[in-house]
Parts: sequence; C-alpha cells; structure tokens
Amino acid sequence: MSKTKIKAKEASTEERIKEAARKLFTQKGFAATRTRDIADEAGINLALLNYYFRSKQKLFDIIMIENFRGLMGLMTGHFRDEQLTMEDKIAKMVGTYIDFISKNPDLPLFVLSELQGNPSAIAARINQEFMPARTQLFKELQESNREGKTALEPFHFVANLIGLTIFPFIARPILQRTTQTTDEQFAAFMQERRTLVPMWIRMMMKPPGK
Amino acid sequence: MSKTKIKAKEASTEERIKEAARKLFTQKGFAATRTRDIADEAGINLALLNYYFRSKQKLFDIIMIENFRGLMGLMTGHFRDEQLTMEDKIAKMVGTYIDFISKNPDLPLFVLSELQGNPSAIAARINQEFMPARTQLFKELQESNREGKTALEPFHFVANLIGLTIFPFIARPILQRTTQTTDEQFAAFMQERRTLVPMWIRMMMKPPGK
DNA sequence: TATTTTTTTAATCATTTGATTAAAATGTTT
DNA sequence: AAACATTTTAATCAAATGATTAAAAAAATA
Repeated sequence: MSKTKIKAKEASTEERIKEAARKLFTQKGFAATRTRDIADEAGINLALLNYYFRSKQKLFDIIMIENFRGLMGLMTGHFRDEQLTMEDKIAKMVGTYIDFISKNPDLPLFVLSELQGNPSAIAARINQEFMPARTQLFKELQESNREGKTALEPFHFVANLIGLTIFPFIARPILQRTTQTTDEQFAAFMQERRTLVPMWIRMMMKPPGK
Repeated sequence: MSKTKIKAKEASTEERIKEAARKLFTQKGFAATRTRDIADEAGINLALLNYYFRSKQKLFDIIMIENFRGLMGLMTGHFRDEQLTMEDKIAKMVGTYIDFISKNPDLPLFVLSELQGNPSAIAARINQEFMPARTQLFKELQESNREGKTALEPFHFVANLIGLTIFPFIARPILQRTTQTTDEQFAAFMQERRTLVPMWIRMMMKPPGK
C-alpha cells in the first residue's frame, strides 16, 4: 500500500467521515450516535467508515482527542508567551475561549461528558501534553502569591477562570430560559463577559485589604 | 385494579427500579444505559421494568424530572424566604448546593447533558414550576440595581453564582488532574468555596467606585 | 379454601446496530 | 491495454437491545 500516491483521495473521504463524526459525536455523544448516521451525514457507505477507521470506538477516540486538544490548546497557548503579563494572558484566554466556543457551542459539554467516568488512556495521555504550560502557569501564580501580589490558589483560579468563561455555554439552555434571554441577547452577554470576566478575576486575585 | 390496597408492595419494587434507574441514568446517560442493567441493578426481571414503567423513555422522564427538581429546588427554595437578606440567600444557596452535589456528584452534568438539544416538554414544563421564585429573585435584583446598591445583570448574576458553585463538580476530572489535587484536597477546596463564592459574588455585585 | 387479582418470570420477538465479506468500480502502473 | 492495487458498494451477520407474551407464583378477596 503506497500511502503517498493515494493521499489526495484518501484524505478527502477520510476527512468527510471525520467531519461527519465530529458533528454527530459532539452533538449527541458516543452512545447516542449511530455509525449509520455518520455514514449518511458523510454521504458514504457504512462499510467505508470501518474500512478507514476500523471501528466506531477508534473513530471516536480520534475525534475526542482532537476536540480536547482544540479546547485545551486555547488555554495553554497563551501561557507560553513570556512577553505577556498575567493580566494580558487572562484577557486573551477569555476572549479566545468565548470566540472559539461561540463557533463550537457543543464542544465543552461533550468533552466534559465523555471524560466523566472515563479513566481512559486518552485523558491521561492528553494531560501530559499540557504539563509544561500548566506547570509554568502554576509557578507564576504561586510565585505571585508568595510575593503577596495576589492571593488565590491555583485550583480556585483555574476553576473560576474556566467556569466563568465556559459554564454559560454549558448551561445555556437552562440559563436562557431562566433569564428569558433571546439568542441575540445571549451572544451580547457573552461579549460583555469578555471584559467582565477578566475584571472579576482580577478582583478575586487581589489580596484582602490591598 | 385497586391501587390503594397494593400500595405498599408496589412502592417497594417500583422504588427499587427507580433507584437503580436513577443511579445508572445519572451515571451514564440515557443512551448508554441498558434496561437490562437497570433490571440487574434492581435485582428484578427485565419484564417487570416495562410492567411498571411501560418503556425506557417513560422511566427516564420520571427520573429526569425528579433529578432536575432536586437541583433547581435548592436554588428556588431559599429565594422564597422573605426574612433573609440577599447576602444570606446567596450564602445559603451556595452552601446547600455544595452539600447536595457533594453527595450526588454526577447529577449536574447529567441534567445539563440530557437537556442539551432536548427542547422536550420536560424542560418547558419544569421551568414553569420555578417561574415564581425566579421572577421574585429578578425583581429584587433589578430593584437593587435601580437603586444603585448593586450593579450586576440578572443573567451574569445567575451564571456566576451557579457557575462558580457547580462548575468545579462538572469539570472535576479535568480540574483535579490540572491542579494535581487529591480527592481530599478537592473536598477541602469545595469547602473553602462555601465562603469564597459568596464573597466573590458580593464583590461582583458592588457598583464600581463604591 | 376457592376464586380472583396482582406481581413476577422465562421465553421469545422484532429492530437496531456495529461490523464483515465478497464483489464491483475506480484508479494506477507497466 | 493488461495486470495490479485501491476504493466503494450491496448484502449479510451476529450480537445487543427494547419490548411483549403467555404462563407461573404470590397475594388478596370472597
């Protein structure tokens, strides 16, 4: 099998299957997604799916890893940049997340759901990729805390930063009903949060009485 | 069929099935849960499940409604109490949520997942139950905002309050890995948040320059 | 106790679903 | 064009799964 020679065609079909799979898996989760639906969505024969990916599970794992990388990459990316101040990093991250998830609204809940109760090699494996960025961020935070410039445990920092940014997307159905908000208003609120969340985080980090 | 006479026995088996269903549905979601597994977990014959509940879907709907009520009730409950100040209400709510979800950690993600893309009569129907409490809370908030005592839109308020409280549970797998936290430490952090979150919310509500 | 009603079970259906197979279609190389 | 390799399809399998049925067991009633 000469991979290179058939690359063009192969990539095309393979990609169409993957995109269909990404759409359905992300929307409905692993268990609720039928391989037949993926095939239909991709406009190909069911057997082709197995020809390219062997099994539903294998296809899913690929999608899962890519999705997860997409989400986490946004976070770690900005933290490598030595030029930026912590405040800049936070602002960039929040903005990037809001933009990205606005375009992929089902992604966060999908990742969180499928990770739930899945000790899985995936989680562990992916986690390692982000080890460096994470440790750097935490060093900065702990350093800053030690100097007395801030007072917020890394755990709370991460929980608050991610929570305030992506939770509204996750809880969107309930949230919109609860607050009787239209889709446009929701979008507007999320734009507001682009500046609000960094401001709130700043407040939370400030040491008491300073 | 004389309902009342057989109540005792009926309730017992019915309840066992419901509890098994609640456990599995909440853990793995609708699609991934097999009726056979529910039957096994309940220690009954598969046919009995259909005898009592007609179908998987009907059983699920019952569980879903109860779960959702359990979650939402915590919120609305405290908001009816006219005696409490807004600060008290917030503190009580956060505390109650943290306690409750600590005991039912899978519940939030389950509810959010299954509500996703489910326009379903359930969502609408349940929502109505909480209408009164909600409108009252919002009146209070808007009143307070108008008076200049606070400055936080109801949408942001709800998103932040719920987000800061329950998001850590939802993202627990990722969060614990990211911050390299043991189960004990996680529990401890959540206890810290019992006082931290109300404090943060207070800060967020404060009008600028006041 | 006999009869009727309610609860429970074993066996079985009919679909759905993930996967395979054998062959056809398409593309590539010589 | 012939021979070979790759891609795609239709048909089919086997297992899983939600649901039903007919009959047994247990409980309630007369």
